[in-house]
Amino acid sequence: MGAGRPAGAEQVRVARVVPDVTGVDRQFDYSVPDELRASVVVGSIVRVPLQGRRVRGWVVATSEVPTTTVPLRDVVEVVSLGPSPEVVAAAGVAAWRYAGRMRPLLVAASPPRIVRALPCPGAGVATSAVAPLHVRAVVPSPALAAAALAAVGSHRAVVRLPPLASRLELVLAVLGASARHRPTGDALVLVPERRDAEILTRRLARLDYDVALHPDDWAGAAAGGRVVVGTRTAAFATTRSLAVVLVLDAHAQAYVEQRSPTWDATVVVAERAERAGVPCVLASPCPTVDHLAWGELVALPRAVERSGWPPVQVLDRRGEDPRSGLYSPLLAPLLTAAVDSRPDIPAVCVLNRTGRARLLACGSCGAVVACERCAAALLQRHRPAPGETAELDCPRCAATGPALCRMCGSTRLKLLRAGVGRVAEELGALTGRKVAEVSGRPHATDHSARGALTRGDQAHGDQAHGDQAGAAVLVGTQAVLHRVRAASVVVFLDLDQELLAPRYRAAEQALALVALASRLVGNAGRAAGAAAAARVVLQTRLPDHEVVRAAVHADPGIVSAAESLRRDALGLPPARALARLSGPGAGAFAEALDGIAEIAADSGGRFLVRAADSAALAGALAATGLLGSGTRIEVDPRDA
DNA sequence: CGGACAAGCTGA
DNA sequence: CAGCTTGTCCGG
Repeated sequence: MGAGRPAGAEQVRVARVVPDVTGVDRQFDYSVPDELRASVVVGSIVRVPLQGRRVRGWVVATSEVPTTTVPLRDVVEVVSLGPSPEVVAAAGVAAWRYAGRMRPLLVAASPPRIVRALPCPGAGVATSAVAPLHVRAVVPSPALAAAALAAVGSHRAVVRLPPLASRLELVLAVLGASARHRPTGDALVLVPERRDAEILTRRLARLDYDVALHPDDWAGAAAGGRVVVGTRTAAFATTRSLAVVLVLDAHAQAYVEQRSPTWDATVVVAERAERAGVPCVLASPCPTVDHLAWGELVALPRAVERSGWPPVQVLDRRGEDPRSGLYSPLLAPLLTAAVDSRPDIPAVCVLNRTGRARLLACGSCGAVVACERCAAALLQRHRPAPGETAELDCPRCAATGPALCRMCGSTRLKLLRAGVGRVAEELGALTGRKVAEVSGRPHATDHSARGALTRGDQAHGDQAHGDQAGAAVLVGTQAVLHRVRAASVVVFLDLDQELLAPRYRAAEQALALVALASRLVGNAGRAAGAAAAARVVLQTRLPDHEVVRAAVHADPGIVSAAESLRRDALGLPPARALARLSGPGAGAFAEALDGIAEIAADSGGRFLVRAADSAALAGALAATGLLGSGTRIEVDPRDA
């Protein structure tokens, strides 16, 4: 914009500004004093007067003519360089699509500290092509190189990269393929977690690429000539000249912002790539049907994909007595064998139930122990410390009370549904090994058979918390899969809970967990060098479920095919677009949508809105004129 | 968000 | 009716 216009000429008079103030979802015009004309551009972070205060804000448009008759106040100063016009536009598109405010998106797009000038540009995606041979230690396999070429050629590609395949090799292959077409541009590479970003940045730097880790090196990315690596917010990274976008583990939930606007980084980068006319490649061991509906599937040759998944063993529990609980007779021997074969890394058990007990019944009168106030089932969070009395908590109304039957007062309670705490205790007894509990919060407790607090070596797990270090077996919610880097075995104690979860993405999410587990046991194999019995074990009463078959046959297409049919039949994404309304104004909002979009009451006073596609959905939500009036809107709700 | 201002409640 | 809380509106 305005390229080549000499500074000082008649140009920008008016700057349209989004203030950096929560709750003000509006844009205001300011006049630009002569001395700031050169530096006030779209994206600039400025200081402006607003209601007697001076606040920061982003310039989102510039013009010669004000859009109001109100007398304008002056921009006070330019604070920092900010997102490029291209990124501001992407934020605008996302704010519309996700029916949310601009501010959170502009925050994501902005440098974490003030940037007054950009460093020198780097060499861009082509660096490795001219790097000396000795640093080119990593060479993509022919299968990955071919897949990358196909993906970059198709512009909207979904590469199905099995869990044991090297993501670094795919990055190099995509950079190489891209450099053939655009030798000088910037590459944008997204990964789900901060740790992944740091590791990838280090590895690429070691291979002589100019890398910018977003948002730390925001300025480096903006200067251009870099491979920009980052997590979700890097979808809004400012680059100089985008050449290619690659998203690793594109199925990951981490790409979706949980606060409103609930923007999805894969959607944002796809949109940016489209506008820039450059390829966007989404890679995942288990692509979602949403992604498959967007782009062309690039699968590796069957044999390559097959060898990219570890052995998956199914413990079919249909024939077993339901009272045998979570433990197949094969489980304990299987765990001890895994521990013995690889004492250096943990065996991992996954059960997505926090706390110690999720459901209790009275041992005397048989009634379920429920809250007197709100009737929700009470749960036990922790085992009582010695000398302490056990407590039960209500998950709904947060009431707390002693562990006794609310009907007859008996203290003899039966455990109907165990959580990870109890399972850790039981597995300690069953295997005779040191077992530790891992859940989202760092609250690990020791449940070793001895109960002794033996300090273990810190050989595995980067930052294993106290008790976890040295535990032979880790029991946890799915958080445990993010906490360790390698496992001798990963057992899903109750896969059916994932398969049958009342969320429309349950099957995809279950397969994603299996894929993550697969990577952990894959890392075990690599570390040992030997072919240990590292594998994934699925305890299930649904051995024919498509997720189980997909894992066993290393063919995620089995899930995609079934899922796609189901979504079409039920009118769920990607066949249609969904949003969920919640909060105090949800009812009124839903009423305002009557006749514009399809509405259904959801649980807990929430509403589901359905429209033909995301554009129609955004249009309908905006047409109410109620955006920003207190109703929380989740577009593409992940857990609906 | 946070200031301005209006409407509503309290105590003398 | 001053003095205070609570609510609503608005910002260039």
